[in-house]
Amino acid sequence: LGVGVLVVTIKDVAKLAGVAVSTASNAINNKYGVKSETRQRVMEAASKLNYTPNPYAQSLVTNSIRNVSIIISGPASLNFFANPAFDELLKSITQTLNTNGFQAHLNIIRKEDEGIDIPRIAQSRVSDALILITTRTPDKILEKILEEVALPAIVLIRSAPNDKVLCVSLDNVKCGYLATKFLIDNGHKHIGFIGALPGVSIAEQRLEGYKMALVEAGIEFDDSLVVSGDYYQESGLVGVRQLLRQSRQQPTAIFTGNDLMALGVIEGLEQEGISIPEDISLIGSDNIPNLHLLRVPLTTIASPFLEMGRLAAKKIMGVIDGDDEMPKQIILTSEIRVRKSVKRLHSF
Amino acid sequence: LGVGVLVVTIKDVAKLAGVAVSTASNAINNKYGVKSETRQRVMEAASKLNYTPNPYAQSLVTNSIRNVSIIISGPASLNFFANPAFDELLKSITQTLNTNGFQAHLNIIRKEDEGIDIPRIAQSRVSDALILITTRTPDKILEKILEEVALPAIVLIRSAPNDKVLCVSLDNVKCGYLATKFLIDNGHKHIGFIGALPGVSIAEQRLEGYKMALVEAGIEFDDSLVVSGDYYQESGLVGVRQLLRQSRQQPTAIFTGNDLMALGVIEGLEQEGISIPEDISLIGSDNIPNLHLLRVPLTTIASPFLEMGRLAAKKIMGVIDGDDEMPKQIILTSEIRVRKSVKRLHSF
DNA sequence: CTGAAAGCGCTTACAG
DNA sequence: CTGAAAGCGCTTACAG
Repeated sequence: LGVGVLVVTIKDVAKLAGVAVSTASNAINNKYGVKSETRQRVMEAASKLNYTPNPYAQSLVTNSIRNVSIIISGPASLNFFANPAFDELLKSITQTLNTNGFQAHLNIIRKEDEGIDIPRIAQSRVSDALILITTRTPDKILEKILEEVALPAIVLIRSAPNDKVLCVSLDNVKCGYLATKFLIDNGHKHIGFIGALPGVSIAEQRLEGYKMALVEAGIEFDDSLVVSGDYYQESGLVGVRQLLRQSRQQPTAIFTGNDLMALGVIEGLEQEGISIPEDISLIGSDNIPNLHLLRVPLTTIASPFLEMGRLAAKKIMGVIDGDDEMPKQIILTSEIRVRKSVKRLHSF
Repeated sequence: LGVGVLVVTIKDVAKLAGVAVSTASNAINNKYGVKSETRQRVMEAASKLNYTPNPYAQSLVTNSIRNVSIIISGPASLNFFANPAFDELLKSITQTLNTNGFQAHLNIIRKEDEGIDIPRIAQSRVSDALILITTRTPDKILEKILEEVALPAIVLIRSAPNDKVLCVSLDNVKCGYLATKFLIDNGHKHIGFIGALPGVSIAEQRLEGYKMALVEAGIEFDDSLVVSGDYYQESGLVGVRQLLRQSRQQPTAIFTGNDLMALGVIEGLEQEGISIPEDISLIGSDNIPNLHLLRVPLTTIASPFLEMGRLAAKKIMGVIDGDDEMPKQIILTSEIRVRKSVKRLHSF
């Protein structure tokens, strides 16, 4: 496009500076062996003509485009597709990349299309690397998909399916442990868990942390207190009803695998006429924005998503530029953020 | 990158199919004048080799890359940079683009850098068009910036600074009118407005709607009830304090220019020990997600951001492909969403 | 209907 | 230190 707009090329710069195209290129790219006087003449010409190199022409010869594809996978319906934690990630990845002269391609795909779309995006060579936000995809499936991609890939908020894949994640076991321990420390013994999702690392790890805290406190694990959840808001609403129905003994507290599901639980319990935290306590994980303004200010496990995005961008830029010195797999730590959704039980 | 990975080019396809490169190209691109038997042979070779054309090589000759730069401008600090309404926009733009074979570049820039960054991005020729989410930039400034860009540009949730610029926006005057009218209909006469921002179309239009409703109801405009706000959450918190301090007569209701500032107001009034809606009613605009779960379920003006993103993407794809038939400026309508933050006054 | 050639805007050896 | 040439992967006239 840009009909009728003359585009300034390196030829124009070379002509104005009175040098060959190759010399202009060497000058602009700060290569060795250009007389400083010549370089200056070229730079002046370039700035006079307002020259910007065509990155795609460059990519053709350098075989690198300094572009990263961020791929977020979610459900088919856009309405259910809003984890504010991902937004923080997206912001900090993009800003870090842009600040360092990299571009970010954003791809929003449907979970069911991952097997087709991720290899396709990788193969299309629009970018030098992939950043994947595919938290809800089982390890096995993700591993298989990534076997087909020849580009460096980094996964976020989840463990890498194997040690070839880079990751920046959280200590998700600790997230589950901290949340559950906080409930136990407040006197709770019957604790529901919403968010079981077999094969999905974030879910398995958070559940593992839940069990770990139980064991440590000598509380017997009761599988009737565990229900599945897909980490979208709706499944919190559905899950809490199921939990109330299926549990052999009604829970006094619930830990949801993430805050989004906790929002669903708040809605669900309200519909059932059950008060938080008077009747049932609730704790989430992620610390998405504005939890303090909810009807029930939600106690949660806070994780550093902005930092995660920054590190992921740094890591991938290092890999692309070949000067990466960061560890392959980076794990960030989380901490509890106490608000008002957990009641202290005095019955012990 | 992709060290050591052999990349399949059109040459390989041509060789395997036993035709010339130009014929392979014509076959793949479905050009006229290729025998169907030849075409089939080429297609088979391409799929056998898993061939994907290099879009950047294509762009060099077609002078189009089927890529759109989405530019979001915000404050320097990422922490204050989270309007959920923008997220909906981003999701629907990107998904619509991707579904139609277009790529989306995401650029997150600082408001202060708009004058440098927007022309730079446009000039870098990484994309065929620009989608701008720069709601807080004054018309005059945006107009000046866009004079320097040779690419088609579309602005969202704001009026176009002149008729060369495309836009998909809301009837922001109506947003202000509907919100204020709803308060008036509920018996309020002293209504505060938070979010005055001279020169910024969204703010001016919403304020205009506010005044229009006042005039219609025969209520005199009181400038001590209007305070500025930059449409970020923090300015709601600061603004409501200022409103309480400066107003000649304490308002019984407040209309904030957007929901984000309303969140700040909820926080601010709570700190002052003032209850919503018992002491002061509150109404926002945008209908960001989960307002029904707030301490005070917020009544607001709902606007179709998903639809806006979809239309913006459609429009810009049409412009790029040269088959655009949509109007230059598209205005979507909003409607009230009643929750519980407005009290009916019976004193009239 | 098919193929050889030119060219998009760059960079990278290489000759001088 | 500088310039002419080749080539990255593609498409587009154009000749046959």
